[in-house]
Amino acid sequence: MQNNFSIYNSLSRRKEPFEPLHPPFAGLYVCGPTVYSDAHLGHARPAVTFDLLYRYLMHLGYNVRYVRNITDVGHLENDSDEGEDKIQKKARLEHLEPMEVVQKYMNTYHRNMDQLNVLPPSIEPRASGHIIEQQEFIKKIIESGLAYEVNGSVYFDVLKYSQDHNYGKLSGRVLEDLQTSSRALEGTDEKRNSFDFALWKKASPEHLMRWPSPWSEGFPGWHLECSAMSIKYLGERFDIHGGGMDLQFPHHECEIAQSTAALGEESVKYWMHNNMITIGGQKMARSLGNFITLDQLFSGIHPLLEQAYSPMTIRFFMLQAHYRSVADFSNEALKAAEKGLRRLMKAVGTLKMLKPSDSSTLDISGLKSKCYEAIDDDLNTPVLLSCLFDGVRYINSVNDGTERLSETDLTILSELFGTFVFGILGLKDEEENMEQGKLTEDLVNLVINMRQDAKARKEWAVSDKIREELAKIGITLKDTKDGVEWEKS
RNA sequence: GGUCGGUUUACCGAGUGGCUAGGUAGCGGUCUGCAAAACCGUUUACGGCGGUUCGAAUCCGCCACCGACCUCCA
Repeated sequence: MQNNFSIYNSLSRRKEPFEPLHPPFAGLYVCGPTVYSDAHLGHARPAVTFDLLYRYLMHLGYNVRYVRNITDVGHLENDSDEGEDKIQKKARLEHLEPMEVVQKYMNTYHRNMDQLNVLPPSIEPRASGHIIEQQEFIKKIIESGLAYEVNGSVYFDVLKYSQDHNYGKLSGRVLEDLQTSSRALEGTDEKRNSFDFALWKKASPEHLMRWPSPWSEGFPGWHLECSAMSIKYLGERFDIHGGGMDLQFPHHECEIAQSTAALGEESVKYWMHNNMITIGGQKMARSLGNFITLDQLFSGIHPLLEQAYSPMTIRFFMLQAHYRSVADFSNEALKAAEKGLRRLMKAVGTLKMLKPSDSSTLDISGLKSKCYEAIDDDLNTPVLLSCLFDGVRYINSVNDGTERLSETDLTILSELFGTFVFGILGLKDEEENMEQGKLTEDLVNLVINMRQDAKARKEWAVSDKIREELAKIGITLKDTKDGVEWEKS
C-alpha cells in the first residue's frame, strides 16, 4: 500500500505523509449537514472536497470506510425568544413533525449530492439514532471527572481539562483569551466558565425533541454526536476527520477535548478543513441577499444568477480552486468554468477517436507523473486540472495531425483521463439523454444534408441561412475537411 | 477589539527566492468560400510602504482591505 500522498493536517499546520493507522484500511469521518433547510453552496464545498479524498483513497487501493453524519437533533437557537430548537421552530412554521422536516431536507440534500456526483458515504449515521451512544460517552467523561451536572444538564469542564491537556491546540485558541473575549451571557448561567460546553441539555417544557437520560429528559450537546459516532464506526483511533473551516472552533476543538477525556487519548490522526465560499467576494448570508441554494443554482432561478449552472459546472468550478482556499463564485467565473469543462469533455470524446502512430512526439509518461504529483500534494486539483488541460492540447494536436502518439502512449493517455477525470475528480459527461439525442441527431443530420446540397450548388446564401437559423436554436455547425460536424452550443 | 488566514495579470485561480501554471475573455496567425472548432503566437501581474538579499511577487516588519472564528447556531 505504498503511496506518496500527503495531506495538510490542521493540527500540525503542515503537510504530512498519509500513513493510515491500519492499512489497508482507512477511516474517514466528515461533519455532514444539519437538515433544517435546503442544501446550499456552502454544503457543496465539503461534500465535493471529501468526495474527492474518498475517491482518491480508494484509487490508491485503500479499503475506505467513509462516515458522514446527518445532524437531526436540534440545538438551541440563541437568537430565538423561546430558545426553540431549530428543527422544532421550522416544524411549527410548516406544521410538520420535526422528523418530517428532517426527512424532507435530508431527501433534498441527498438528491443534490447525487446531482453533484458525490458518492454516498459508507455509513451515514443520524444523531437521533445514537442517543444511547452519546449518553454512554457522557458517562465516561463524568467518570474521568471532567464533566459536571447542574439542574439536569451536564457540562464539560474545560478549565479542569486544560490542566493536563492543551485545549485550543487545533484552532490556535488560548484559554485566557477565550475567557476575556467571550461575551457575557444573559440570564442565569449554569456553567462554571463561559467556555464550558454542554454535553447534555435539559429540555424546556415546550421542547419537542427530548429523550430520557440519567440526568434529565433532554437532548445531547451539539459537539457530542460526532465524537460518539465517529468512534463507534471507525474505532477509538482513526485516520481522518474532515469538515469546514468554520467548524474548527469550537466544534472540533470540543470534539478533541471530549474524546480525549472519555478515552484518555486523542482519536484523530489527521484533521482536514475545507475553506469557505464567497459570492462576488462576499460571504454568503441570508441577510446579504446572496444566499443561493443548490436547486436555485441548477435551475438558474435566483436574482443574482444570469443563467442555470449544471451540477458538473459547479463541481468543476470547485475543483479548479484548491480546497484550502476561499472559492469565489460569480456568473463570469461560472461561465468560464462551464466552457472549460466542455473543452475537457470534448477532448475526452476526441481521445477515443485518435489513431495510433508508430512513435510518439509527446511525453505521456511525464504527464501522468505530473498528474499524480499534483493530486498527491494535498489534493492540488487546480494543478491537476492544468496538467489535464496540457493533455487536452496533446489530444487535439494529435487529432490535427501535428503530433503523434504510439499505441502504448495512447492507451496510457486514455487510462489517465478515465482515471482522473471520471474516477478521481468525479466529473461526468452531462450531454442530453440518449433517446432525445437520437431524434435530435436525425433531425440535424437531415438539415445538414439539405445544406450540403445547397453548398454543392454554391448557393452560399441558402447554406449560410441554414447555419444561422440552426445557431439560433442552439446548434453550431462546423465545416471540416472530413465533413460537417455539429454540437449544441 | 482578539486569534488565524488571505490580497496574483480583464475574470477565476495555481505556484515559486532568479526559470511558461491552467481555464475563460481579448488580440494576431494557420486552416477555411465565410464562420466555428482546433492548433500556434501574444497583451495588461503579483495590495501599499520599508527591510534582508547578488536578486523578492516569493522571506521579515508596518499599513490598508477582505474573510473565518471568538454565540448552549450546526
